[in-house]
Amino acid sequence: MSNTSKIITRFAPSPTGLLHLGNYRTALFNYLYAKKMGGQFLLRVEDTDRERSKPEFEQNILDSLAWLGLEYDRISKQSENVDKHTDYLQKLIASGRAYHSKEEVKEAGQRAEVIRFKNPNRAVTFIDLIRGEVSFDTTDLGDFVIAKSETEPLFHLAVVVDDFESSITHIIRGEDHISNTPRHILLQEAIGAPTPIYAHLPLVLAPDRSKLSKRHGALPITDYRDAGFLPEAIINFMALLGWSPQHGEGTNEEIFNLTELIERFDLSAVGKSGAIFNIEKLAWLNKTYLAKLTLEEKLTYVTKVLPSLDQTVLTKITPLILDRASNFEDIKKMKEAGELAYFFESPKPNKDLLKNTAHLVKVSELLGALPQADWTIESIKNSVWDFATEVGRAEVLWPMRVALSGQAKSADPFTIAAIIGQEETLARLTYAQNL
RNA sequence: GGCCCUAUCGUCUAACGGUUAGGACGGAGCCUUCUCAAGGCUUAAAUCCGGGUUCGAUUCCCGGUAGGGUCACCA
Repeated sequence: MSNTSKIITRFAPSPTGLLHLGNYRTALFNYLYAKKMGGQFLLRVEDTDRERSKPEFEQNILDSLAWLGLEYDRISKQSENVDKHTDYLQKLIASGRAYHSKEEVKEAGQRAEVIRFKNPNRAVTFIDLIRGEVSFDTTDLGDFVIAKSETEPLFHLAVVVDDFESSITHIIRGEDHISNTPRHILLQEAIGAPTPIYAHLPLVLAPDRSKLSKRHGALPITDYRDAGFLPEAIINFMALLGWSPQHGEGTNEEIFNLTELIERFDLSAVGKSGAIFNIEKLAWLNKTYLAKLTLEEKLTYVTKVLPSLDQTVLTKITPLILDRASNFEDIKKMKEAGELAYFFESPKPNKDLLKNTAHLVKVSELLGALPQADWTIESIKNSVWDFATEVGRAEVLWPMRVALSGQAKSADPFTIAAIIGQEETLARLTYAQNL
């Protein structure tokens, strides 16, 4: 493959705020497309607005991308390219394509003079990879402002120059940029740059179908990280928002890691309509990825939420916790609701909840006879099973479980017994018998 | 309001003129060695409306309607 045909995409966020999941989906699609095509994926921090750009926002973008595993081949900051922008600006002015324009100052901070692009006022048509042919009449745009001064280029100019200078071949961005495209095409022609291939992604929508934003509580991606969502789950979820692996011959699978996504991704399989961010599906995805973790990873995960609990016990109950939780909040709730307490301390079962303590003596006897070395879930179960079946499982198992947990809902009695140990099990059984 | 984009179950989506309109999340029900969770099975649930084109439209065209985006000296 020759160098000129190499595909280069870019993610060009501005560090003027915390980016949400919709923004990172754009990054993901740029990444996937570049990798799929054997090309490069660039990160360009669009910090032309010196007033609003903040280092902490930039850092958050870097952190988020790193966490998601979206590695870029190159990073640049738009502010470092101002020389280039002004070079082109000079040329545009010299050739009469742009001009100094006297302005009426309406608001504080406005300049009395800015630089406007001389709009050729014509129709512009481009092919959007997702939408097909799109046409605009640029007359509606007027002579738009491209710089505050000869040393202060603005967004439209900066974008076009930077994309040209870094040989961007494909611009994949949100649909909210679709109306900027004719301006950019006009500018490209004016500076003698080729028009890259455009693909405008449908927007990620808030539940009320409007553009996702802070106003709807759209969280920065790092908040999902801090809430216990796994990057794999977020990646998978974002990919499914607007793109479908089920196209063509299709597949009903939808669990894909980054590598698999690169393999399968296809811009032509990206839909055209906006997609509402469905948190429930994210939770489900997170749970499935949580289940894939190794035991050590699970323990690390759970420990983040329950740092003060006894590690030995926590290790044993981690699988149980993750069977019932899909994020940190779920685990916190389990803890607060007392659903975990019985693993750490003896419960005080409610007599009514116990229902029937008649068979507990026999259960104690059976379990007491078990050799310490044989104290496993399997053996515990086997030792009481026949008896339970004989007199009625619910008659035996329910009281046994409540005696051990004190809860109406809990893990099964065999698992609890195995975790708390023989001595403690017998003690709890005895306590319940005497209620 | 001008311009632009979009329109299949509640949600994410598949079906690129012919299907009993498929899958997933969520819901409901059942099963799964007592409860909960997980798992399995079953089930309810959709082509925005009106015209065309066609032997035949979810699919193509036109018009409505609805929703969204955008109209900065932000990006």
